[in-house]
Amino acid sequence: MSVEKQRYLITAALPYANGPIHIGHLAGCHLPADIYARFRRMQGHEVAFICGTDEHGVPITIAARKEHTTPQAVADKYHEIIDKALYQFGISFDNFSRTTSEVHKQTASEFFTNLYDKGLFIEKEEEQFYDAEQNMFLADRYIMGTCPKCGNERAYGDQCEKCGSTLNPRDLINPRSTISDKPLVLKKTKHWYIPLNEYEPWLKEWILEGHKKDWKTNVYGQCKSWIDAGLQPRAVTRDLNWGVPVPLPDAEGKVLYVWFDAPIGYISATKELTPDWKKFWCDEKTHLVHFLGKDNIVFHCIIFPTMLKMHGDFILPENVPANEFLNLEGDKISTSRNWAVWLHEYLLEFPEQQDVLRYVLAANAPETKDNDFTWKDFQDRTNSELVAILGNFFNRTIVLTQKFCGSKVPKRHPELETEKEKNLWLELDQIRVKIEEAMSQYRLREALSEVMNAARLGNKYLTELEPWKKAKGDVYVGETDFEQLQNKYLVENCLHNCVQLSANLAILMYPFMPFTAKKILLHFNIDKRANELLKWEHLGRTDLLKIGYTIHNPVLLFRKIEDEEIAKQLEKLQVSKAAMQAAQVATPSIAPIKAEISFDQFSQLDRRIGTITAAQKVAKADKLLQLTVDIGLEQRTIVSGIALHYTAEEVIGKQVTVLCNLAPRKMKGIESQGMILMADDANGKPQFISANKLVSNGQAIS
RNA sequence: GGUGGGGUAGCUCAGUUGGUUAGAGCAUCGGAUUCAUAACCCGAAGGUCGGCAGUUCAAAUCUGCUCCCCACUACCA
Repeated sequence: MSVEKQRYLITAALPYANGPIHIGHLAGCHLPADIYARFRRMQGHEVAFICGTDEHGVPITIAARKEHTTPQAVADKYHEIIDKALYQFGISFDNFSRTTSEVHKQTASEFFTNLYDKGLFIEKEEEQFYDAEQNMFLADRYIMGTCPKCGNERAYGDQCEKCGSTLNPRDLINPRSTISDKPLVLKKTKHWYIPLNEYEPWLKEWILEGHKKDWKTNVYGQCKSWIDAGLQPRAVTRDLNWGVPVPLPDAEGKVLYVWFDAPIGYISATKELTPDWKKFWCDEKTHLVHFLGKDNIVFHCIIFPTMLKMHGDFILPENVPANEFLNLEGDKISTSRNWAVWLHEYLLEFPEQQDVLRYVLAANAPETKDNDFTWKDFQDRTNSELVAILGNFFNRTIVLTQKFCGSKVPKRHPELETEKEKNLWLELDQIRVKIEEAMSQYRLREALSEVMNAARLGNKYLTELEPWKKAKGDVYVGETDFEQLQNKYLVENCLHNCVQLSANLAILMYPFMPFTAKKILLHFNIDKRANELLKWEHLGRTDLLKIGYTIHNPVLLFRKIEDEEIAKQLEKLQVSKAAMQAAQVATPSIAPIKAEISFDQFSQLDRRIGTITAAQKVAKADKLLQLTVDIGLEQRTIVSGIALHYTAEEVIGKQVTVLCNLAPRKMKGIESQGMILMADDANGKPQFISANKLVSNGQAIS
């Protein structure tokens, strides 16, 4: 049953080194990748399983600033935590590298230079915000200003964290630098772009025609959507001092954009692994597979392959089995809200139980849609599947062997075997085939459920043969010597098969639960031969364990998860939820007092009381309401971004404050003649500002 | 608003090119059993397949409209 030897290059998305790693990463990316890599290795294929931390980019520099340290120190800290956590969960990377390594810097530089020398980039000069005091261009995140929507003085260039608006730096009122706190100026800067649009025809052919059948529907659909919408040139460089420097003479203060250098990290990590790395990256026969979450589909299916294609020396991914997201107890996992199960914490709270989490996450992996992780489900799956079915079968086998066969692998008596034994091994073989098929289609949940079915097979076999009825301790049941001997042989047959099945189970489960697989082999006293035994080709063999071999005394493979443990975890989550809410109430993000203005400037603002007389939703815009406001003198049309919080009906008749002399602005084709003033309540919902008592419309506010 | 993915039993999910009575695991209930971590094994119950309309001898499956969830994206003065 030997398979032709192939070569696999398997990557798992690089975790970003600005925080620890949680069950969402594991379930959606690193665990599936590990299962797949282990499976291919067991089949005898040559595998390079590659990962590392992504350590460049603006968020790490922000984190460094917050913690009063350097970006490198932040990266070092989280690289260590992530590396350790993944290693302890048995994620079997051949190399877990980082994008700040020397090899990577060199590889990424060379990659850029290669494309540059071929003249494949577009060069563009653009105006961007510049901090004159620090002599640097600023990334969106470094720019702060007044949010045009909610008035939050501390909105960032890409987003206002108070109202959640997505922003462009140019949208901000009074943009200033978060570094020097000085106002910013616009200055020209040069950048290099990948003309993704030029590769559209090729992408259409390669993905839309070439991978219609073998890529997952969610991946294919996402790609099609992007390609059909039309691709735009994409900047590969930016003005920043943290990253891989652009290897050009006139590129001082410029680095490669993090999305450009990160996937090249897969190549660098392979280089670090072996001098013979080209056989993985440059040989058409190698199968390149990227594992990742759905947020990364576009990079791995469109942008990175285009880069590889432009370069020309490298192979393209054969498949990109992206997973959806894992939720936690019904809510989105969030690092900043501390709504997560952190791997390093799990390891402390459930020591030696990595396989339990691996099992639960693999069995409930978000393969086709977002899934929910609940502690109740964790408990149920552990207790009723791992403990009751798999662990129980193994335990029954060992206990019975100890009782009736002196803890030694019993002899086999083929002449007394029946259809039962034949079917047992036949069904195991069918399971083997099902797992192979499921794995090759990246249906890991299905494969894992077949592993469990194999254990069910064992339980059923034991129940049907009932060896405990044929023997009491050392004494075999029977009226005559012949009957006793026959019962002895039947018991030995039964347990021989159970013991051999257990060894086969170790092989089957190894990709999913490597620790338990080895634990089983340890019981069988063959830890030294473990790696030799854990090969896919051995599946179905009934002589994996030698007759007469001593088996260790029973030890449980899994233990039950008690209600209290689950309650404790739920409580912990409640605490973090409460802490988040408390933090929000206690310190609502109150903007600092703005710079002083003169009375003159103040009196320039024309603020009046008005009443909303009509309202309707703006077509083709989720957040916009078109309001008609009576400001005494006239009816004004004002477009306001409050549709997520208010319906048109409930807003009519409200008395509000209007800023009347703000320059008009068109939105979705409607001219907005002013601004409704609002303040957020504790829940972040904007509230209208009005007088205690009704005031006549048009009354000025002074 | 646009695009993509999803909506099937209490829960987590399968359902191949439309074809008998829509499947599995868990949970529930009943039976059998006692080697085993009250576990295993056998069986039952449980579904207008998000909704409406259409095509067809026949629709979970194909078409149109519509509602809900997720992601990307637009709108935010």
